[in-house]
Amino acid sequence: MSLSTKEKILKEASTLFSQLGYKATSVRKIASKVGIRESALYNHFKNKEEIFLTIADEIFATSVELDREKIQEEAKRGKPFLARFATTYKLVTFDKNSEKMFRLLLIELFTNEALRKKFIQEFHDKNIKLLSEAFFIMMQEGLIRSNDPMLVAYEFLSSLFYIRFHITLLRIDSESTSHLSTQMEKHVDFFWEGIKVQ
Amino acid sequence: MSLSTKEKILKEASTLFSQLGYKATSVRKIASKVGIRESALYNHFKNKEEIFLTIADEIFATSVELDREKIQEEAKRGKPFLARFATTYKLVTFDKNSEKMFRLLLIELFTNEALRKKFIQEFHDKNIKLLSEAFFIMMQEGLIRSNDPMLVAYEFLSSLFYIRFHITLLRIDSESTSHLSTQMEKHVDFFWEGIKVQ
DNA sequence: GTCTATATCGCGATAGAC
DNA sequence: GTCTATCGCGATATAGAC
Repeated sequence: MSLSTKEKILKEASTLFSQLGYKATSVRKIASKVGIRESALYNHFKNKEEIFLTIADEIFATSVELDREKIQEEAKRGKPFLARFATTYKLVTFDKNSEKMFRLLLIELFTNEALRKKFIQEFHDKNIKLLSEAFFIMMQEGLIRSNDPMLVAYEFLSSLFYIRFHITLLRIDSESTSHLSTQMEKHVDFFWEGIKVQ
Repeated sequence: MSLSTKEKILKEASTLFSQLGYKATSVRKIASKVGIRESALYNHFKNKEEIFLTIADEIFATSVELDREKIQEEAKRGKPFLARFATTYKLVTFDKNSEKMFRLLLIELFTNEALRKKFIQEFHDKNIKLLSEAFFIMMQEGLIRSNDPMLVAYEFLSSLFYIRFHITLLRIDSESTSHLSTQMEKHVDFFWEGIKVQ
């Protein structure tokens, strides 16, 4: 099935933005990749910024939603919950489109305040909230040692993010990430050994 | 004491690069901040890229060097070594110039291959090497549970990096980082509890 | 909805006077 | 080592024909 011109523009633009950044991605380059003139592009979008904002809105659309009930259910089992969380995180990390969007996010993160706010909300706050609720339950169940659930969540999340960041960097240069392919699982094992009740 | 024109250029340029990125920082803006014309700037640097490369070379100059002997000595004591490492990491995180350089690094990381290579070398590989040697010694001394030293190092480093990354983001928007001011110390405490021999 | 043509601007960089 | 003046380029964006 073929894409509409508008969809083609978004596809090519997101690739270019994620490789070059906003400023270095010219309307010319986008139009050229799509196979139309710059002027034709303005029939679909008001200007360059509107193209970027349309894409930026999609970045956070893929974020995983888990309903409260399911979390409370799964958290009681302890380690399997963490394993499932890490697996989801890993899937997103290696998903081609998510990877592109993550790159685009990071590349503009330091020059775009709106993206920063959204990033902290969606990639940090949301995950910390979800995880600390789960760790709180695990503490109540006597599965893990008592501690500040927020701290434990922060510690758990930080490694996953670092691995994703590391993998993202390596993949830009098409370098091997095989030594990191099981790092998230190793993280869960290591982490669980550190917090579980002996 | 006053700076030479060349030093002023580097100072203003590094600030602009760290705020806007390479592409969006124009020679005009740099010259304007310094208080000279663009053309006068070319008496000090061949072109814009030479300015950037001069600054980029300084980014990694601040990286902490610890000699082998000292590490082996300190690692035997276990937790104090980790505390010292974290304190150093924290000092760099909150140092004004290091912060600027870190921002400049991150802002260009995804569009500059040379910076990526250097980043992985200096911020990851070097630290992992140092830390895994220390963890290996701690295992030999029977202070911590046996495990892959590289994995333990990766886990320890990842949280520190995440905290630094988080703080850097917040500080761009002049937001409070007080809730993160002791996060590195908390990380050491939490981590040590997880790995120490009971 | 696409094209050609064009307006307008800011960019990096250079020539030459002082 | 600074200035004024200027070049050539590529950028975003618009007007109007098809």
